[in-house]
Amino acid sequence: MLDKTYDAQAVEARIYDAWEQSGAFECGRSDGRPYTIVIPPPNVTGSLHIGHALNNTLQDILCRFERMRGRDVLWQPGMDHAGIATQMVVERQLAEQGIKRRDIGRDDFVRRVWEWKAQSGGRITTQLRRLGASCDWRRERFTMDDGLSRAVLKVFVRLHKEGLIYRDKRLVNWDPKLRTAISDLEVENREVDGQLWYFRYPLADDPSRHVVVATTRPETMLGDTAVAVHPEDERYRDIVGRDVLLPLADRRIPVVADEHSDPEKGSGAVKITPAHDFNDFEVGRRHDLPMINILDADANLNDAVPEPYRGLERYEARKRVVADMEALGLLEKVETQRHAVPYGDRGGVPIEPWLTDQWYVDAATLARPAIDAVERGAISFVPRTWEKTYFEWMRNIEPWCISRQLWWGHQIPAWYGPDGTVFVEEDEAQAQEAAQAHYGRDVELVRDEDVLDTWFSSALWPFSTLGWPDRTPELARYYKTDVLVTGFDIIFFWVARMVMMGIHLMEEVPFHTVYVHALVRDEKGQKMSKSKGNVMDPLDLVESYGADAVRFTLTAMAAQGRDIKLSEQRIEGYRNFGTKLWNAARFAEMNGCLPVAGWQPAAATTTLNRWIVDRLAAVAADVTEALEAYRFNDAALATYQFTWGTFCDWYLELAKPVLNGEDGPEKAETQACCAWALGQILHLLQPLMPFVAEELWARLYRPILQEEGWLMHRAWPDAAALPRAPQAAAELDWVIALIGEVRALRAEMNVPAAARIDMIVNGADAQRQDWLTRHDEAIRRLARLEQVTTDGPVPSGAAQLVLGEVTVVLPLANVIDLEQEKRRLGKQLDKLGGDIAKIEGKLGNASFLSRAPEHVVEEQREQREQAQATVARLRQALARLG
RNA sequence: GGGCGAUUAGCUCAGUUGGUAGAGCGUUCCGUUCACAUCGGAGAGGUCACUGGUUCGAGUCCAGUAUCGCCCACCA
Repeated sequence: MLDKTYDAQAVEARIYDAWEQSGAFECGRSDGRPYTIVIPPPNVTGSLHIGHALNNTLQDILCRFERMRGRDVLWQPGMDHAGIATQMVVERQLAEQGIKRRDIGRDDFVRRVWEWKAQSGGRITTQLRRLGASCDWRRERFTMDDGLSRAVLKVFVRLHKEGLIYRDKRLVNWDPKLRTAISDLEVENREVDGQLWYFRYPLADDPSRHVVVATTRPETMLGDTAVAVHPEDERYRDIVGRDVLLPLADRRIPVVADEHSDPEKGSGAVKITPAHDFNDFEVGRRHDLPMINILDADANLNDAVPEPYRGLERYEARKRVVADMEALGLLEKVETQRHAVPYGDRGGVPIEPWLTDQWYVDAATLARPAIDAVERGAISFVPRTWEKTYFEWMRNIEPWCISRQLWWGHQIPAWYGPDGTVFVEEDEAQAQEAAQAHYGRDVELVRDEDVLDTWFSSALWPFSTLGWPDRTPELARYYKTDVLVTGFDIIFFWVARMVMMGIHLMEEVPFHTVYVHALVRDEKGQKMSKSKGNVMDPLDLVESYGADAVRFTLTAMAAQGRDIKLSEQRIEGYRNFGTKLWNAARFAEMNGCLPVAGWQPAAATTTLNRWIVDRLAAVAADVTEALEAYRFNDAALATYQFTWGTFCDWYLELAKPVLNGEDGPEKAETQACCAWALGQILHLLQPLMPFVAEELWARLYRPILQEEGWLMHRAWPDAAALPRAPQAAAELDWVIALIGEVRALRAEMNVPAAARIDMIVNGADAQRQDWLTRHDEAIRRLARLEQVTTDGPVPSGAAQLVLGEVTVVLPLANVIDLEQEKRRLGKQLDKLGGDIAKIEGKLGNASFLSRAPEHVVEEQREQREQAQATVARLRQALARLG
């Protein structure tokens, strides 16, 4: 016998272990078409946050759904080595012991990162298990493991030989805290209150005149190599081509005319620092200006600046420059201004545009077929609106800077000869060979120190995890994958790059569908992130309410294209739903509603049983359709409402008289049907609330059916194969409406809940009389009635209600307030009168009649008739009150 | 500055092809009926942000306005 309440904590861990140990999640069944999802690999440093919980719940739902539909499901798990994040974690740990990365050297450091990974990395995979994720853990991969590293090298070498990877010296986003380049995507612009300084630059040949330039970054003036004005700016026309004397540095720099200069901004003249500003870099190229790099890797001023400034930290230098300019009388004014400052998203300090040699991917070339794939529908986004975002970014894509000055990551397979010639090969031996061929002798080669952007290896994830570059059977079977489930925040970082790499290297898109789910935000609508410290811990919620409840909540809230704000109350509600289901099962168990092997729903004969089969067919169809369309919230809502609102509230209640009654064929059928229906509910719920569904199946079904195996491997309900029963549905709808009306009337009349009263039903036709007889006991029980009769006289002081063609009379002689009852009926008449007037307005409208579709017009006519009939009966009822 | 999205019940949110608004929670009233008080029954509560348009008919389509949010660009 089941306990009174369901103990999720006790059950969930046990079931998960049993699933995993029995190989329940493993791919490879040969009798089904493959269905593949690759997990967005969480960072090895990561722990499960609410966004992961949502992301993986949705993937798990799809996998479990398709598994039950007979597909050979591979949910490919794994983790990302998360270059910067992981290096930071280990560096921080070392710092606690007073050790600096550079003190111990690269090899030792990398060894310690691996040690860290072995000890404390990958906690998230345990947490995903706690959530119920049905990944094939045998196949877990790590972006730094041997196979994937080999794939990375292979791709790098190939793209290099194809000219799609190249080395270039240009401005990059430099994170001076982490001392590495980062990509455009890793830069986060923050609005800050800053100041705008107006400096006077004297003309070289006429120091009495000066040009005023405005800047938010005074320290960079030491690297200025020009002043630009707009070619059509009259104010400055006469000084174009002349020189100004750059103060503090005492250098002559030219005034150039360039469209970049905006006469509306600042003074209209702008200082040009080609080595430290992306726009100025372009201006510098156009005018062939020198580029003076004034910063070192820590963003301190270097030896290119005059002596007093050398070695100063960049913000110290700013103060000094401003003070010195002011002392020289060259500071015209200072304004405060709010402006954006680019920060590194990991390091958290302002980045510097810095001139360095880096490796780049020619993203524009790779993007073309990737754009095409979405345009021609080989890949579609759900919801579709994200395709715009994708196109927008892809069509304006910039070269992707992939080198990072870190130690943790895939070291770039490039070796330099003595004269700087670069040899890109998969290993040193091949590089040597290439060098030999080039130089005609053995030379000393030095390997590039840099590692690759983490996202470079993630871009290969859909095929590298399947064994590429080897032609493995798994690669042949499971690529391309089916659906990629992700948040929109990594469409650029990851999705776009997987598409580019997949098409280029596999000659096939990596997936046909990208499902973009909402982002879970905090109460302020901010994106949750570790750096902001506003993360929620879903594991606490799992501890309190169970994984099923957390999963179901996220699913119910996963409407397309919306942000999710999670509320704990909601989770509590769905925890209660689990309890409700549990108790319904307990009721079934107590009433002998045990599964009957081979029982077919077509065998149902009573209206009640035929009705629940009919309803089940409808909900199974709804849930299936919703999941096929990725409308997860609809799937959750439909199962919830059916289970609670239809099965528990009505089917079980209406079945009680039968189940409490004499043994016989009707009872036996109802017991079997009830068990069957509950079993179907468990099937429908399995993807959403897998633990409680599996537990109930194991406790109540498996032993009796004597079938081995898990619920999660059973066949998904086939809605189309279930018999429908519209007549039974009409009958039960009426009975339910009748009970509802009586209950409402009782409440309104303040009839004590325990009081059993009589009911007279007038005007019922033979069919309805039949229905009343058939469900007599249930109606009396649920509406708390003593006796139900038909076609009786209306006693004085009776409450009356009209339900379609029948008038229901509740004799309440001593309870009822005659005037109140008159008012009540009058109010109903008023409302109906209003409805009728509205309908007649429509039906009296010639263009409505001629233009609205026939069925809409007909519907209106029927509604009018019904309302009019009800009005007539209400009037009679009113008349009877005297 | 460019783009996207949101605005529906006290709160959090659904509402797929246009046909007189729904859920959960909260709230009010009633309830110790033998599955469940993590429950049962009943109710109150919305001029669907605003303005205009298309249409027989608009929460739903179009345009504009307001407010909020996000993404991209912008260190004069």
